[in-house]
Amino acid sequence: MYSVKELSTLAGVSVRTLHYYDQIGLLSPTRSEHNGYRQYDDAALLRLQQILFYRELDFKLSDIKELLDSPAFEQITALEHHWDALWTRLARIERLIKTVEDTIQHLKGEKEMSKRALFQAFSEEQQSAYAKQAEQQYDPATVRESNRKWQSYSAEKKQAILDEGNQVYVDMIAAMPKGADSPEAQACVERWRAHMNYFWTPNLDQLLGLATMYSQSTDFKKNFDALHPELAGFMREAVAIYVETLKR
Amino acid sequence: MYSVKELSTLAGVSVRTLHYYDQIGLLSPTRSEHNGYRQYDDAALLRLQQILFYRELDFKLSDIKELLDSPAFEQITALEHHWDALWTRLARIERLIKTVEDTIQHLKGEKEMSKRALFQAFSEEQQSAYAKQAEQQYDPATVRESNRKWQSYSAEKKQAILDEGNQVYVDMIAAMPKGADSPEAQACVERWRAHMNYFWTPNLDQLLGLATMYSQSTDFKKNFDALHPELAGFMREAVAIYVETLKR
DNA sequence: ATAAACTATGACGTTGCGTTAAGGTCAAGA
DNA sequence: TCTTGACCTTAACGCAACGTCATAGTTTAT
Repeated sequence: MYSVKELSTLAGVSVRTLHYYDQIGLLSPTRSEHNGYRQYDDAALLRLQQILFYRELDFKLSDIKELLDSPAFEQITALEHHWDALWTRLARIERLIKTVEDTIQHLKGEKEMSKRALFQAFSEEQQSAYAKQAEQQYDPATVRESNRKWQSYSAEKKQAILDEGNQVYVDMIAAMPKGADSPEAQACVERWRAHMNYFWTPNLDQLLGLATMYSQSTDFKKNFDALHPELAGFMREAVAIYVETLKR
Repeated sequence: MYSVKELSTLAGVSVRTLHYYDQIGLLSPTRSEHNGYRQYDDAALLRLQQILFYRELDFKLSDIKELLDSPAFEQITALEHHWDALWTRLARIERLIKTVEDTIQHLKGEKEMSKRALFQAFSEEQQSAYAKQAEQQYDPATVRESNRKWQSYSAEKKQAILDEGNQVYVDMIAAMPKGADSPEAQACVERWRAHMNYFWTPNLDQLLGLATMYSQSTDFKKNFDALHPELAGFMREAVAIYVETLKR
């Protein structure tokens, strides 16, 4: 049996935290008959460590509470949702970094380009790593199928499909001021998803992977940049939100 | 002159938000003599848009308040600090994503290995591309200098230096449970930085770039993974924190 | 016995608003 | 003119996850 102080030093959290976890019913110790002091046993210690693990992963305490009282397969589902959410946050922060860089550049009036070029390289290196992760989600079989499907179309049909796609992108640009989570942008994502069916039928994870690839692979990105320099990043964010909301 | 409602729809924020900004002195409108209603002019609209821009970048409102009342060069400095902070957050989220992935795999009982092995080919194919990008990050002059410096050492000296480096990494692993911002980890970063002087003398940004490269380039990362599978990511996070604290 | 160290509960502060609530003001229609 | 409804005001609680006193009882060491 540990007292609050003992457990707190053991686990590296504050006494107040333990009080709070008791208060919200996340970690409820037994009480001493005699003086009402909290008493934690080894099971409590174990539970606390699980709590701290999920807390480190930025789970909300209320979610942790549910999690720990549910079977293992639900924990997996929760983790997968969390994975989506983290990617959404990642996409957002990436975009912020770029915007900050652009703004600094703007304020500095294009000075010190050499130094800038160096930073550019950093972020590109960064990007390729993400692209790799995105690609990991693809089954090579699907990719091959994608090509087959595409090549079965006639030249005119191909052109028509591409035009349709471009229309989606143009509308997406129009939706940019409204934000990636706006109904307009989300509707564009919906249309984009339908459009993708000409090539193959991606599931939600693959959809996110695709948007990621578009925004990261220099090959793809070139085309997007021609339409609008921030379209690719915006699309990825919008798709991330789309996927996250659809998944739950 | 706009009323609260008008400005709120114009800028796409809630009335409550405008009330709040008035309350904390971030955006103070004039008041009607007659009935005390808030009246915003065009200057207020402009200021609001600047506020929203920085808010989008996750600046705290108190910081925005200072920012908007300070000269342009201070805004640049603030943006640069924010840039560092965003990278820190990015590194953290990346690590979380990895941990979540590992945990899912663990819970699933390691079933995914075949798929993973499948993609091994992909990453090896891309290795050369990474290597190229990694080189591009550095000023060729620095790289050459680095080589000159390194090759001027004797064989024993080289070995001693490498051993010293490994010792830093081992200590870094020991510091991992304490967190990337712990004094232990930060001390390791300090030692690592000193160690790097055997090769070249990176400035703070280059230091961060180096850690990033170590964690992303498969070439480098292989070596780190051999010591500990999360060392590279941990190091990058620790270095990001190190750089951020030193810079301000 | 007394001080130091520990325990308890309660309550306010933090950030950026959302959300009622209770009540004034103003223009328009019956 | 009276009423309705849309707008305006301030005040105050709620949210997440605790940190930080404040006040008071308990245990332990000397």
